[in-house]
Formats: sequence, structure tokens, C-alpha cells
Amino acid sequence: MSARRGQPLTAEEIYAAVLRLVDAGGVEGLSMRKLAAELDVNPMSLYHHVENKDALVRGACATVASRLRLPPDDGAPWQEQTRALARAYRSIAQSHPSLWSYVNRHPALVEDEGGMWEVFNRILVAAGVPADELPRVRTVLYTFVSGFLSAETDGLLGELGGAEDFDAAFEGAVDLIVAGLEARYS
Amino acid sequence: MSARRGQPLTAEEIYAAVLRLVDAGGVEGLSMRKLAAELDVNPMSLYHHVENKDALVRGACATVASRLRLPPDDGAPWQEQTRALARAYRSIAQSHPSLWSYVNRHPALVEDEGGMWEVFNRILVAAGVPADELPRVRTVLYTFVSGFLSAETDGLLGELGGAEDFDAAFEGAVDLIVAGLEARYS
DNA sequence: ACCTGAACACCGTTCAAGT
DNA sequence: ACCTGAACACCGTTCAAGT
Repeated sequence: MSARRGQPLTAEEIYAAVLRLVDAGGVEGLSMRKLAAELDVNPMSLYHHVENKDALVRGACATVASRLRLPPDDGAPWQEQTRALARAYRSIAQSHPSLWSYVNRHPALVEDEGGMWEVFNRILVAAGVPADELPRVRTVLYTFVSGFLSAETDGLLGELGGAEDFDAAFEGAVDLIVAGLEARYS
Repeated sequence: MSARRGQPLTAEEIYAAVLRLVDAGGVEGLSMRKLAAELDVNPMSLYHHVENKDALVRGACATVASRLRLPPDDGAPWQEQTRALARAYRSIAQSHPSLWSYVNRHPALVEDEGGMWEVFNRILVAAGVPADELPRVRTVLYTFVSGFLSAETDGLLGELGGAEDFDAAFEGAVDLIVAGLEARYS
């Protein structure tokens, strides 16, 4: 039996607990049984609120992704908007590193986070990328940024050396991308 | 009891089986018990040859990494050597995608693969990167390439769209890196 | 010295039985 | 209608007991 009050679990309650457990021990460290214990509930009761562990992670993702705040379409130079978008994305990744790292390598879980691709497109057009190259360039640059962030959140950045100040290294990485775009498309 | 001949397991035999299982079902799909079955051996016998599952993966890595063939130091332009190094690294990653993907996000398992960093340094010096920026630039570019490769091996590249021809997308990605280096350091 | 069965402490998930 | 205990098919690893 559970020591809980009569009210059933809310989605908010569940996902707050999921994020707590994932932050503490990664998605691999999350288990239905631990989550149930965290919520003071019978493990099997969880299946009444969520289909399975995968759906749990997907829901946690949606919760976090909804917090992405995209840079506005003011008249700022595309270089500055690129940096703003990259920083906004990084801050989401860093808010729950283990979750982001896991989701980023599970294609089925990656979804359009609040119109990010549209914003990215707009910026690349401003940078002079021709329409037919746009999807490829967008995808490649996304893999570059997510590669850096994976290295950062997985601890590889520190291991590889040369980047004691991660913020500075990130800015340098974005600078290199901007320089590459300028050289090829401006 | 085992149906094996008297001879004990060899490391070659074990790692060949590990790679077979990892290729088929990823590192997450590898288990000591399945490996033992694959080798027709008692699960507990494996612990006589290897410390634990982690050591197993580390050994498999070393096996694969030893196959990396670095580009020679001929007088080729640094742009061409950059492409050659990137291609050599990609072909290793692609030879056992699941293993590479797993190892790449476990910092403790990433090791210098046959002097790759030295070769990378030499190329970047030729590209005009100043000595004090070298470690940072090397690390950032590594995260870019490994980000692309992770996206490719994890199936994210196809999911994101814009890259039906992965080889072409990879060349485009390296082109962008080269353009960035030329713009900032040449 | 080498090998291994049973056991321990975990998983995700199903399902029949309870209220 | 909702909940849950027992069960199933898995894990990695330990350890005492066997040869």
C-alpha cells in the first residue's frame, strides 16, 4: 500500500521526480522502481499514468524543451543572432545535461523545440546560404554544436584538454562556425 | 559444463565475439551472459579472462582503434591532410558504429589512437593556428567531427533531413571547417 | 589452479486477482 | 474503475564449493 493521500499522481509531480532522478544518476540510472519509490507509490501504479520508460523520458524531454527561449527577430546582424541561438540551446542542454545527452542520441526523441529550425533557417538565409543548401548546412551546423555540447556534458571536453574555460571554448567554437559561414557564403 | 575443447579462450576470440554482439545490438545489448553463450562457455568463466563488462568494452575499443591508419606526412597542403585525417577517423567510426558511439561519450574510454593528436597538431600548425590556441582549436574541431559522426551513426542525420547523401554531407562539413580555419588563421 | 552453480540485488513489464 | 502482488525473463557480479 502507499502512504500517499487519495489524490492521484499529476504529470507535473511525475516529471519533476523524473528530472530529479535523471539529474542525479542519468537516464541509465533512472528506473521505474526507483521513480515509484521517489513518489512513494507502487511501481506498477506508474503504468497507469505512462506507457513505459521510453514515454517517461519523452515526456521529460518535452517539459524541458518547452523552456527554450528563442532569440527574437530584431534587426541584429546574423552573426549575433547565431550566437544568441547557440547560447539559448546550450543553456537548455546544460539545465539537464544527462537528459539532453541521452535524447540527443536517440533520433526518435528529437523533436522541433518550439520552432527552432525556423529561426535557424532565417538566420542562415541572412548569412547568405542559398535555399537549396539550407537543410544540409542547418543539419551540419546542428551536429557541430551538439557535438561540442555532448563533449561538454559528457566530460570529454575536460578530458581532451585545451579548454579549461568551457564558456570561452564554446564562444570560440561558435566563432569558428561564423567564420566558416562568412568565408563561404557572404 | 561447456562443449568447448580443452584450450582456454583467447583474447582474439573474445573480442571478435564482443564486436559481433556490439555490431548486432549495441553496447547496451551486450551482456556477459550473451557473450558467454556466443562463446559456448559458462558466464562465470569470462571473469577469469576479463575484469568486468567495462574492461571488455575497453579492450574491444583498443582492438578497433589499433586499425586507424593516419595520413602520412607528405608535403600535401594542410587542407588535403585535414580531409584525409577526417576520412580515416570516420572510417574507423563506421567500421563499428555502435561501439564508437558508446566510447565517444565515455571520456574514460577515449584514448590517443595511434598518435592521432600529434598528426592533428601538425596539420593545424600548417594551417597557421598559433601554438597557444592549438589545444583549444584541436579539441573544438574534434567535437565538431565527432558530433557529425554521432549524428550519422545514431541515425540522427537522416532524421534531421537535408543530408540524403551522407558522404557528401561529411565532405561539406569538413569543407566548412577548412573554410573556418582559412578565414581565421591563414 | 581453474572452473562453475547457486545466489544476491537489481531491471522492465505482464497479468490475474484483489478492492 | 482503479490498483497491486506475484511472476517472468532478464541483468552484473560475488563467492563458496567443486574438480
